[in-house]
Amino acid sequence: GDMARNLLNVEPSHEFEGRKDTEPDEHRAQRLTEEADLALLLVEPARSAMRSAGVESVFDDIELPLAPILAEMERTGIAVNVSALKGLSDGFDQAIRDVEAVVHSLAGEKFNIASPKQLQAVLFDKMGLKAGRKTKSGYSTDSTALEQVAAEMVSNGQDPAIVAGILEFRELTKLKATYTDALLNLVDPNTGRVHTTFNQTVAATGRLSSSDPNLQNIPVRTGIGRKIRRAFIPGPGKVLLSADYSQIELRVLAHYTEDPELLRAFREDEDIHRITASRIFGVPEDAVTPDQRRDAKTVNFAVLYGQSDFGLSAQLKIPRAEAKRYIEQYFERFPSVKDYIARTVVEARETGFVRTLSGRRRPVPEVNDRNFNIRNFGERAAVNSPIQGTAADIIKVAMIRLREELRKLGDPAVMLLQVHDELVLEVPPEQLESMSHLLREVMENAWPLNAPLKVDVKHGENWDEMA
DNA sequence: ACGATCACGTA
DNA sequence: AACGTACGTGATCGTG
Repeated sequence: GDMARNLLNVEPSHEFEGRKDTEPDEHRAQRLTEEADLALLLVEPARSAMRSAGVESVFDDIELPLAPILAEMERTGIAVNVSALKGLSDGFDQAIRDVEAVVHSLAGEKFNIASPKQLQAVLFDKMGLKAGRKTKSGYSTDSTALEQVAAEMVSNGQDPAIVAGILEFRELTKLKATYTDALLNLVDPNTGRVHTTFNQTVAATGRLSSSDPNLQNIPVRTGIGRKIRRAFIPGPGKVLLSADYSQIELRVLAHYTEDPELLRAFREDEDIHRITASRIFGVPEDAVTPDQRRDAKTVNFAVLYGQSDFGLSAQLKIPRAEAKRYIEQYFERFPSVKDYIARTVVEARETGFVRTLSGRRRPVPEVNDRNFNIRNFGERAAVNSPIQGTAADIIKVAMIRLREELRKLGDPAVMLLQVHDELVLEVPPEQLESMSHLLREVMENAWPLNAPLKVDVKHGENWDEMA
């Protein structure tokens, strides 16, 4: 629609945006006919636009060959254990009722815990608990705010049970509504499989996105959430095979910065978070404590995303001055990272966009905005996009090469999912060994960087066993 | 029925 | 645009 307006000066008679799953057949036929017609008319103008932007090879060598692979993955789908999901849904339902009753009892009244507005009224007005951060329409009740309320209660000698109950209610209702129930509604009753849509033109950085259902945000962090992941299974007589890039974004950072310390660490396959901890805390590597390593890991990501001392202090629950020291120490020890950030921002300011290794462009007009906050947002996006986008380029190229290798071998395995740094395949057990080897080779060699790429391969009878 | 808001799941 | 990037989805609640 936008391309027709911009390049052809034509106003499409049908709406191209919005969800199409409830569209009447006649309307769909009309719309698709017009889309096909406009697509043909757009070939030459789009080609010219891509040539001027220097992104023809991104289109020809990455996005175009990737499209049929994604279509194939969507058509294949992934099997789910329907009875396990139903069991989970029922279990969640009972647990929600139980915790709901507890919360209502502790509050001394019935109310809708899922309504932030009602929740605020109960916690901050009726019970008189100390409110923290504000939102547009009142006080925040998100998990961070509630954790702080609980901590405050404990230090005042109060029982924080109601807060714990609310957080448990949130986790359970989230899992039931967004995952078990939504997934059950989207299982093809004939095949027992779910078929996502991989969106190729949504994310500004070049990542894919997944929708209806989103299979790129299936829970993995909590024990209860992982029960949902356990319901994703191989088809009959098959095994799931998963390969994920180890710390790909930090390796891309090492590539761009050419930082000698980062490059050495990755070339010698050392523990990068331990190295960072050693440098920012000024201790020998073998003296790094688990807590220091965990905080260093947070600092590594903070740098990648351009986090401020304010944000880092909140995340690590340390004073702002201390967070500031960590960041300063980081840049002192890894000066080439500081240089990289500076020159990327300059490039963005001068050209209005940044590029990934493949030449993919992300416009960042915000970097020249007069508003401080908008400008800062643009600078963070400008620094992060080449990193995130290059990682996206690499896994896309790996998918294209992998598909080609599989074809040569007579399709002994099929790709099911891509989750940004992970590929999930379905393979006959007798092919496990050869496919694991192939997957690692193709992914690790998809694109040569100054720092080596590392891939971990796992297999299992469900998607959780491999996490 | 729709959109804004809040919240929260993933990399 | 909101003191960390990139996404998608669901419930609530106000508006139409």
